[in-house]
Amino acid sequence: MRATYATKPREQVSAVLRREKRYLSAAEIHAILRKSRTNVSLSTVYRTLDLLAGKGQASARVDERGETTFVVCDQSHHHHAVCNGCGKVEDVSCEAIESVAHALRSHHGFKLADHEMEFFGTCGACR
Amino acid sequence: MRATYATKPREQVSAVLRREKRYLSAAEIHAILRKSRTNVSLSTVYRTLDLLAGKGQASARVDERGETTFVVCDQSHHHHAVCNGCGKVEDVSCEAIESVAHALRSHHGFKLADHEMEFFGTCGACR
DNA sequence: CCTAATTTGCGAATGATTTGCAAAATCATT
DNA sequence: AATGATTTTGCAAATCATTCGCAAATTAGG
Ligand SMILES: [Zn+2]
Ligand SMILES: [Zn+2]
Ligand SMILES: [Zn+2]
Ligand SMILES: [Zn+2]
Repeated sequence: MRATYATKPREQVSAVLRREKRYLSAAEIHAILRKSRTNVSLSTVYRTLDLLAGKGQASARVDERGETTFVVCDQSHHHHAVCNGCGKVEDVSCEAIESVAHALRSHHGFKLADHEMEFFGTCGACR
Repeated sequence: MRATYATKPREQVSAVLRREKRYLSAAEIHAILRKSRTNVSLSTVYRTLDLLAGKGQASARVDERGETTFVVCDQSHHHHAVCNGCGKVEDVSCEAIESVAHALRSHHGFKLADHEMEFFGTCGACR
């Protein structure tokens, strides 16, 4: 049974994610940490992100340039609204899926098991 | 004005996509072509996929292993239902988004501009 | 056919992510 | 706070998908 140590580097990486609340790549997090004279190796940033994603405390998405980016989020099923202006991500509860599930079943004979949704737009602060 | 030639390799790549109707990586397409003694270089497969995606004739998604995969689809706005059994992808028209847009605006002050949805489940043939 | 424009194939370069391993840090116990 | 087992870190090297450069091959049009 693998124990998990609470280490300084891990705390520093998740602190960045909690503070920024937007999708960040490993390289971006690494750069942010360096700027505040906090030295965490890029490898450790990668490993910590995998760890957080594995525990469901972070969610990953591949951006348009092909880099994997991460954002903090809670474990429960939900979706993300990403602001095109500031990049901030808000958790959105899952509604209006029932009707889609129904349509999928009746129109396509498709039994829905899982789904993913992402929203893009402008947040309140950016308007 | 860049003309676009209709070449044999391009036709062979899109033929595979049209026939399979499921998400395929460049490497998988390349392997499928080799198996039928059709030699198209991996570079050309990549270039053709970019071309098709650019024209909106194919849609890309990054799979769990980090590989970019492509499937044929029409240009109009729609979403995909992917079968967990056979991998086949069906186009699904976009419904039930209005209510989500409303909720986003009223609950989060978020003005929806764009969205992406993906569905996973079991297709009619696989049940 | 001829020529110009475009595409192909190959191998080399790129760039993000992973991995191996010795040294450093963490944790539970004396 | 010293000990020792366990886990993590940092670094550099390895991986692996994707991109690029360029000469040779293919296509389109006359
Ligand atoms: Zn914003
Ligand atoms: Zn949902
Ligand atoms: Zn199926
Ligand atoms: Zn839609």
